[in-house]
Amino acid sequence: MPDVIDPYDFTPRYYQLASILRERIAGGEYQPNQPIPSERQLEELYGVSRTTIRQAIELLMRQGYLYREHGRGTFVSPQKLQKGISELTSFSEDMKQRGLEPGQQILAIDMRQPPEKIRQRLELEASAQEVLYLERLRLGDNIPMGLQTSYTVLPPGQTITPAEVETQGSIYRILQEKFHLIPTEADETLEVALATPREASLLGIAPGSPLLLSERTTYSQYRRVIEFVKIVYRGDRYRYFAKLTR
Amino acid sequence: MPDVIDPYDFTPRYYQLASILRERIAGGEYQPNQPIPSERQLEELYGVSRTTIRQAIELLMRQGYLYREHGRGTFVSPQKLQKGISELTSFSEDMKQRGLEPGQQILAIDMRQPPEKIRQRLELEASAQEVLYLERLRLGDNIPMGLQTSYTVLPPGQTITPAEVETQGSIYRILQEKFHLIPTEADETLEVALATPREASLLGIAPGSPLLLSERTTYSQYRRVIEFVKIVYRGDRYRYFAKLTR
DNA sequence: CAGTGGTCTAGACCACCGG
DNA sequence: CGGTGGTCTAGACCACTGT
Repeated sequence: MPDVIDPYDFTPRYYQLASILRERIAGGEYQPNQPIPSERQLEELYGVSRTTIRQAIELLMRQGYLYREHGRGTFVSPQKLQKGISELTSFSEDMKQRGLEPGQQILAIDMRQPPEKIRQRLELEASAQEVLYLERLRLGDNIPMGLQTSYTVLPPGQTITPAEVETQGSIYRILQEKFHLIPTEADETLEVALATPREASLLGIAPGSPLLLSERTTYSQYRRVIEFVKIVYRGDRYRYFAKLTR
Repeated sequence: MPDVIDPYDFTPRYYQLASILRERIAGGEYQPNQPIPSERQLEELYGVSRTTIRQAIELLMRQGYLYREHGRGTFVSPQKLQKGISELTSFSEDMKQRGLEPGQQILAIDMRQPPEKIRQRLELEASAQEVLYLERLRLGDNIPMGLQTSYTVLPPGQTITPAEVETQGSIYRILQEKFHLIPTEADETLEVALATPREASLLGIAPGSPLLLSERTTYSQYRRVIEFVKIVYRGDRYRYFAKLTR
């Protein structure tokens, strides 16, 4: 990534600038709680207008890299705040962020009629449409982390093969590359649950052990429900992170 | 709230416009998944520039009221997505959002030297500074929901009296009104825990019952740690909501 | 094609902060 | 006071969508 903005690059200038600044932060060139150059200085430095500068800065603020103080300047966030969290991630991405190697063991994969309760969560008509059902034991560094059950709505007549899931690992990637469906937003709930005998034996814990239960409804860029996912995590191995703002 | 933008109002125009649009959405004037007027039409309608229009729309997008599709238009989000979540809220605000009357029973309140582990979370120097310690049983509609332990960093020499906590209920409000400290960002973790005998008796459950354990570090507008809060929620009464984006 | 949002410019004035 | 970010204008061209 060069340190100048290329007007012939097809990516937006504010995005190029954000990448440059992000690298300077990551490289320690701009230090935590120290100011970056002012907006007028950045105008000079990169030859773009202040509006464009501000777009780049706003992007980096949303990602947690920068913060502003009116009348004082724009500053680098302390490390802790730089982890972009409350971001929509797949299990695989989640594990990688935690420094663990994601893995899986597929227990079931087929096209089926979803039960009524799930059908409503998927916002599907009562008319018969089959969805992809997938049950997987999820691993982090080859150790069972959770048990995942998902119902995914595919374009009519389409399907995903077990082989694709095996090789790609992440359903999100398949959705994006094969069907151009991009997970954009999700509603998630978290609560505690107790392991059923089956869950317990799959996860290698005692029945009745506490679990962290996550239920998530994911929406595509077209605001249609893509999938409903339920994951039970081992209570002793998983912790959920969120970054809150207001 | 009138339906025109008042140039003499001290609040920004984009903010006034966002309020107007939000009310039209809430009032059902703009229907879910239906388009609102285009940016050029809004320019005409409200007599402000397109930049200002876009600032208002971006605000409403972040709040979950609107979504955009390039080349098609700007649309009203379905109801489900309109609940602004992953927002930094106090326990009191959280309960109100759930339609429950927040309450509390103060178990301890004093100024004290925080234990080493907490002191690090508060990013305090080893030098002696006392912080506000508060232990409260938290109620929703007068039923125990959780047990909250908090350590709050106050400006040197300042304190908060039990009477203030009793009457105001929310520490956040006191911090804001008395010290002009505004909770701006927070890092939160969630995991499962099992009730200790003391927690169990206070929450009215059996020892060893599953709990949802939340730990939160809250930052002020100056990026300093304001408080560290630990809450254990009754596993059978509390569910955590999050809205994820990317 | 016309209409939409996405990006960008070159200005302007304001509110806030520090010396 | 000068410098910072906050707001705002009136344009421009581009990329994408539908017909």
